[in-house]
Formats: sequence, structure tokens, C-alpha cells
Amino acid sequence: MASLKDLAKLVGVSPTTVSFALNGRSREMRISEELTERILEAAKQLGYQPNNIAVALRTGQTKIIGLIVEDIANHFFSNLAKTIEDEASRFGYRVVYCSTENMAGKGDELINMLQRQQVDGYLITPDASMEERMTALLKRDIPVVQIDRYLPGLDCPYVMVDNHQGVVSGVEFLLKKKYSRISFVTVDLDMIQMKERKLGFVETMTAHGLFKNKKQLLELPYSSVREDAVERIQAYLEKEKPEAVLFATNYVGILGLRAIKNLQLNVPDDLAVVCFDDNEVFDLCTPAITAIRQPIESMARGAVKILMGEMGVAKKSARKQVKIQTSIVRRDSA
Amino acid sequence: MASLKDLAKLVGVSPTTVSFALNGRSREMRISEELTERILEAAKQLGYQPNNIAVALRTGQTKIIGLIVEDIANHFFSNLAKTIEDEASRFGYRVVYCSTENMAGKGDELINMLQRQQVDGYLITPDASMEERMTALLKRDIPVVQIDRYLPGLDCPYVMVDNHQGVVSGVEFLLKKKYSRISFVTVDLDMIQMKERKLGFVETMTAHGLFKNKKQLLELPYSSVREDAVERIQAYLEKEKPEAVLFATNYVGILGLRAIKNLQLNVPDDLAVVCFDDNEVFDLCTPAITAIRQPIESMARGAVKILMGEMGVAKKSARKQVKIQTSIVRRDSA
DNA sequence: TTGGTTTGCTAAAACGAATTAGCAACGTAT
DNA sequence: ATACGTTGCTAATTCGTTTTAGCAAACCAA
Repeated sequence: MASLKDLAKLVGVSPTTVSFALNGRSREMRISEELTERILEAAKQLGYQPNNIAVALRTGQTKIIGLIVEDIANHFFSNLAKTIEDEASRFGYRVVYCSTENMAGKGDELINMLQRQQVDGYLITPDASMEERMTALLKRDIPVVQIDRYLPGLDCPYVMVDNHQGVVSGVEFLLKKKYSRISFVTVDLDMIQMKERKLGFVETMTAHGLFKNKKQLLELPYSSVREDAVERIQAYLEKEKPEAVLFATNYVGILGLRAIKNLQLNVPDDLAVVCFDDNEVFDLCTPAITAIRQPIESMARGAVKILMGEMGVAKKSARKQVKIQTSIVRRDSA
Repeated sequence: MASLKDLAKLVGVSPTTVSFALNGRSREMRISEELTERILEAAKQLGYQPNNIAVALRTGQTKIIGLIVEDIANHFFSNLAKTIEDEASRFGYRVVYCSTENMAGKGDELINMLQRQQVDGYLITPDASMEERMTALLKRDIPVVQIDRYLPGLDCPYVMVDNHQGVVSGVEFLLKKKYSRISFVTVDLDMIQMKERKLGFVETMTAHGLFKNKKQLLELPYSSVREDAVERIQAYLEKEKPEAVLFATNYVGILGLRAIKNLQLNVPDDLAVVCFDDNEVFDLCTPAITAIRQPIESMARGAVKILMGEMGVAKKSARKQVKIQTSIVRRDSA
């Protein structure tokens, strides 16, 4: 690959001059128009591409942001990632993404790796294992924005959905439809967004005098999610026979629908279903699944905007702790 | 961030010594065990992290591979990406991914960007716009592996599914079930994998004397995929009334199912359905959708393995043009 | 014709690591 | 005492840029 030096030699000037010309600083640095022209011409002809590694080393800026999500193969996160990539590129930034897959320690290790990679900023769906390293980043004034959830102990911006309100609206939607024996199926992750969703359910049900006992809650161990979760849900539904069920996430919803299919339950007559987080194909299910939609694009855009603000690339955001409202997508399952 | 120099100062030795100690070259370079120990200790205490940017500049190796896919939000590609990331990390490589979204010129630009980023190797789902730049890469002996498809004009390794055989098996599956008026719904992308699929259909049908006219083929303009494609499919199905339909891709399948739902057709009695490429939730549809499954993990693993071979990190692969067999996932829609 | 300003360009240092070549001190053989 | 090898370490260069400081020549004013 041709370097700036090669280019300089070709034109017969110093590397300094070439650098100025290429970076549009000709006027400021008094490089004559004629020479600038020649340099640009030669650059094109050589197919010169600046070596970003060298630029990064010299300037201390990689123009890369690190994005850590739970699982890039998950519909929610891959869509989030896509929008984030788009948005970031509008500011001249690239995105490197990585999945923690909720493996203990993986997140910590990923931050570490991104650090070595000298990324300029971080977009993180955090878990407890990352707290220490995130604290360290923040102490060094490195821009970090949390997304989808936050660690309560951290003074760090975040963009997420209003999980509490989302579930409340979901429950109220079911109540309005005269369902009263409602169950909530979730996953036992000790993270804020899950706690908020659970609390939203318990509070609303309690407020209506409908929270009779803990059996209205099914908490699947996260580790089981890929194994016997379907059987567990099936067993639960058979035993408790709720009139309606609210699934706490995308993937729990899919597992739940599988259980319902196995049981050959009639939705919504035997069992009404609402799922937190929409899915590309929920409208194709029979009946189509009613969902609580998270506005993925707004979340992504909001997070990037705050991050760019923190990095001094865009106007600094005033509000740094953002909760976005969900909306109910009414279909046929409830 | 503490640099190697800082560390050297702290221990009171030269940066050279520290570098050797940290890179496990103490024995070879005759750094005493005692000193090595002290250096390692100090490194831990300082929380020293090597600056990968500096390492990359010096060594000429970023330990990063670039992955260009069509659309990271697509189930197929996000799963591919995930496995690729996993596999690459086993060789000590990071992955940077980007989506072309089949936008003209975007792929070209992405290769360019990755080039500036000095990635060590490329994994690409190519399109015509990338041919020129890929040729240039290959000429410079930069490792490139194509995935999911290939450009016929290029002497470049690839890993893909046997699209022709996949469609043939799908058609034969339908024929065995006594469907004879079969349609093929595809997208008008001028890419090899699409051509192979179409050819598989036309050939098999012709061989059975069942290819009567071009009306058994519906080719959607790719640009319309997100807009009026559902209406087009709907109109087509109403007009041609095939007994069975084979959808050529994941996303065309989903659009098709939407059309079928709108028409309130009874699957498989009114219309049998087979989709090329499985989807996480096809088993949840009613009826569950029969699909031609692409072994995503094998593809990802195969591609990474060949690439690592080309990069001299793993054993060089003997076979560099790999077609993997698909399998039919029998469900209820056909 | 001296001194000052502007014009147009460049030398050299720096970023943080890896690596090549080599140096001092000591031991050993002759 | 001389030569040679080994041990244990380091100075200096390099990668490809950006940037600071500065230099020579031309121009201008008095």
C-alpha cells in the first residue's frame, strides 16, 4: 500500500506538505493551489489510502465505538446494532460489536479488549460483571452510554425503554379485556430491566387486588433458557391454567409460544398472550401475537446521540438518563 | 493509560526488556527469571494493557478480520456473524462487521474502509460492485474468503450452500407429495446464489415436464422488497393459483407468508409452502413452515478455517471452494 | 539597504510498541 | 595475560501519520 511518504516522493515534496494538502489545510498552511492540485491528483492516481492505524496512534482517536450487546443473533439486538451502526457512521464513526451471551466474565473481558483496541467510546448493555471496569472507564472520563438497562450503582448515562410502564400498559390492556387470572413469565436475570418489568406486573396486579400468590409468576433460570425452558413453561401452564400470560422478553415469548403450541391451547380463548418486545414474525403467527413494542430505532439513535455528545462530536445532551415509552401492538392473541 | 515506557520506568529497566518479558521471550533474550517476575508483577499492579494500535502499526498485523454481510439484522446473517465471531476469537482474531444492505456502492466503500483499518483478512458476501476492489485485494495477496455466494470472475475461495441441490430437493419433496403446479418466488438479484436457486427450480420442473411457462416464476424487484412486495405476491397467487410455492429466501418467505395470511389461504390444502432458509420461528407458524435449512454454523466455521489458512494462522485448507449440503426440515406447510 | 512581513514549504519529534544490533561484565580456556 | 564465549541487559530504529517550530526567499516600507 502506498504511504504518504511514497506520495510525497512521487510529487517531489515533503510528507508534511502532503499531509496538509490531503487534510484540507492548504489555505491555512499556505500550500499553493497549484501544488495542492498536483498532490491530490497524484493521490488519486496512486490510489492512496491513509493508514488509519497510524492516524489513530498519532491522533489518539480511532473513530471507533465499541458496542457490547447480549446476543447479536437476537432480533432485538441485531436491529439495535444495525441502527447504531447507521447512526454512528453519520458522525464518521465505525462500530465494533461483541456479544456477551450473558456469560459470566465475558463482558468484562470484552471491555478489556475494546480498551486495548483504543475505542473512543462505549455503548454497553451492562451486566454485573462489567461494573468494575465500567467504573474505571468513567473515572478516566471515557465516554460510556448504557443501553437497554443500567447498573444502579453507576453514574453513567443510559437509554432504555420504560419497562415498568410497558408492563403496566400490557397488564392493563389484559385487564380491560376482562382477563383477571394473569401470569407473568420471565427469566431470573438480576438486571434492572427485568426487575422493573416484574415490579410493573406485581404492582399493577396488586393494585387491582388480583395478585393472589407467587404462582402467578414463573421465573425461568436463565441458564435453562435454551434447554428445558419449553417444558417448564408447559408444565406451568398446565398446572396453573392462567387465562392470560405476559411474556417478559422476546425469547421467553418464543419459548412460551412453543409450549402453547405443544399444549394445543387455543389462543386467545384458552389462553391470551402478550409478549414484551415485538418480533418480525409475530404478525404471521396464528393468531397474530399482541406485543409491547420497544422503539428500537429511537433507542439506538438516542444512545448514539448522547455518546457523541459525551465524545464532544455532537452537542452535549441535556438529558442523559432516558426512558422511552413503549407501545402496544394489538393483534389477535389478546 | 500506562504505557510500556511507564512500566519500564517504574521497574527501572529499559522498554526493550519489558517488551521481551511481556511477550514471553525472557528465556530467548536472556532476561533473568527474577527480573521477569518483577516486570510481570509491576504490569499487573499498574493494570498495564498493551496498546493494540501501536502493536498493529509496528507489526503490520491488526488481528482483525473484516466481515461484510448483506444485512446484519437478517436472521441468517446475524447468526452467521455470531458463529464467525466465536470461531475467529478462537484464533485470537476480532471481527468487524458491516452491512451492505445491497446498496449500490456501499460494499465497495466498506472494503475501502476496512482496508484503511488495515484488517488482516476479509470475509465477504460479495456483490458485483465489490468485484474491482476484491480483485485488487487478491492481487496484493490479501486473504479473502467469500461466503454465501461468489463472484464467478474471481479466483477466490468461497463457502456456500449448494443452492442448486437445495432447491432441487425442495422441488422433489413437493413433487413426491403430488403437487405439480408449483411456483417459485424469488428476488431479481443478479447474484450467483439466486441464479443457482432459480436454475435448480427450472431444471427440475422441466425434467418432470412440469415447467409450462414463465408464469411459474415470480421475480420481485429487490428494491420493492420492503414496500409493495406483499401485494405483488398476493396478486400473483390470486392470479396463478399454484398448488405449491417455493420461496427463494428467508425474507421473501416472510413476505409470502404475509400475503398468504392476507388471502386467508389454507396451508397446505389451498397452497403448500416451502421456504429456502429456515427461521427461528417457522415452527411457531400455523401450520409450521417446511424449510430448506442452510447449515449456518458449518458455513461460518468453514469460512473462518479457510481464511485462517490463507492468513497462515491455521493449516492451509486443501479445498477452497466449498459447497455445503442443505437439508429439509419437514413441518406442516407441505 | 536595512529591517520586517509574508509566502511557501520542510525538518524533526511524537504517538507506543517490537526488534535488531550491540555493549559491558564476567567466566573460561590457553 | 590474552582471546573468546556467555550472560543480562539496552540504545536506537522502525511502522505511517500529524503537528510544531522554523527556514529561506520574496516582497514591502522607509
